[in-house]
Amino acid sequence: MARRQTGEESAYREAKRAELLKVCAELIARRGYAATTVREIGDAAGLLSGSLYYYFKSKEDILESLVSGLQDVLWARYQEIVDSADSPRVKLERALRVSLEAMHTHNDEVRVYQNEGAMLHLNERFKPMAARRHEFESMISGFLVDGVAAGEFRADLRVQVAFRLIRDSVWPVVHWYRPGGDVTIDEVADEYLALLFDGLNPRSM
Amino acid sequence: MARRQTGEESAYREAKRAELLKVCAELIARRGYAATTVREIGDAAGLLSGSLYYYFKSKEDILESLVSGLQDVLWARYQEIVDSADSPRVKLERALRVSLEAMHTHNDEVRVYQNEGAMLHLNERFKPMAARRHEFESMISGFLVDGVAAGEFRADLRVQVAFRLIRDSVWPVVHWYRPGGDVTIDEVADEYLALLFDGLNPRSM
DNA sequence: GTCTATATATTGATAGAC
DNA sequence: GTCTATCAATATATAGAC
Repeated sequence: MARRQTGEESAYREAKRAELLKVCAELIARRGYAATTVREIGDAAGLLSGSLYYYFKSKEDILESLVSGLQDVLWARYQEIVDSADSPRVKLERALRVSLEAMHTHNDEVRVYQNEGAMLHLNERFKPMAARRHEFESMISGFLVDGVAAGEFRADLRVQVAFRLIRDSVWPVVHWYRPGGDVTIDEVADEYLALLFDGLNPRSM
Repeated sequence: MARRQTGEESAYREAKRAELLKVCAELIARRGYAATTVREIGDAAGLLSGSLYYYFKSKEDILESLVSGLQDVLWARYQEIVDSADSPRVKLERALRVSLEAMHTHNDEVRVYQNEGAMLHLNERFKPMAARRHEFESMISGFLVDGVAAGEFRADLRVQVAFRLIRDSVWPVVHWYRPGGDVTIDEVADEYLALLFDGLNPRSM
């Protein structure tokens, strides 16, 4: 039973750490990583700044936990889609819906992931997380290439440019979507997918 | 002639100030406003940090000059388009091309404008610049409403959502477009406009 | 105009008491 | 686990010599 004690303490620590991470996510999402001080985080969490170092090794450690935690969840769902038997167009649609849903379920974390993209590329420590961005590109581009081959997309599609438009139109949604607002994330997804597939033009030209 | 002297000194000052702003734009675009120190700016410009305060009142003054300078150029061109006799669809196309061209001619400044959007909204000092973002929204939304009325766009278009997709797909281009790279900004504009108007679908369904 | 020198504040982080 | 107290580094900004 004495052994057990260690495990239980560690469980509390993990729970509190997760709780603190939510506070960090909200602050860093709103004010930016560089502009958020560890003192502000302590204030918001009801702790003194020094106490945070019982849970985190450093400020960078906090950012790493936030981003890699989100990526773990997201990339697992992407893998399910890649492994499925759906058509390329359906896979693309599902991947974009999963991404948009994360803006509802993990709003702060996605905002951090988006806002601190530059830092993720500049800082050597965050290389693994930056690398995963390339996996996202490979996945989406693969769907586009396969979709063109299957006749589901325009034959003259420039995949590299199309990928960038898709990526850049979907992720910034997190900057204006607010959970509990007057438009649901499913409505956003419906409208965005309609526009990406059909465009602005009238359907019968 | 003694009076003239003041004007000439002031002219030199303005020229050097503009030169320093280019250095600031490059640094702040690459490393972010909060993470860029005045010492780094001084080093990059060949001055000591203290000397910068002969040209700028504060670090915030630098950011304000960068952003409002860009906006002055851009919004003047937007006004020409609004005042023109073109159709809504052509106005939309022209406005997006002007925005994309700025990523070629004022790449660093547009990156700063994009990256520091959150700070522009949080800091009271930058309110006027944040307000101009709403003017951009009004303009583009106006084109969309008029275009739907004129039958140039789908009748069931949800203007608010369409605006956001357009805005979010166009401005992030600055994060990957590089002047002098293997794709010109005109090529990007052609591809993006084709996708926005026609979508991913094959043209003959 | 640019420098030297420095004021003043704030930062991330640590050591040890409780 | 959290606090007190504080370190060392770094930040923006200023005053006055040159």
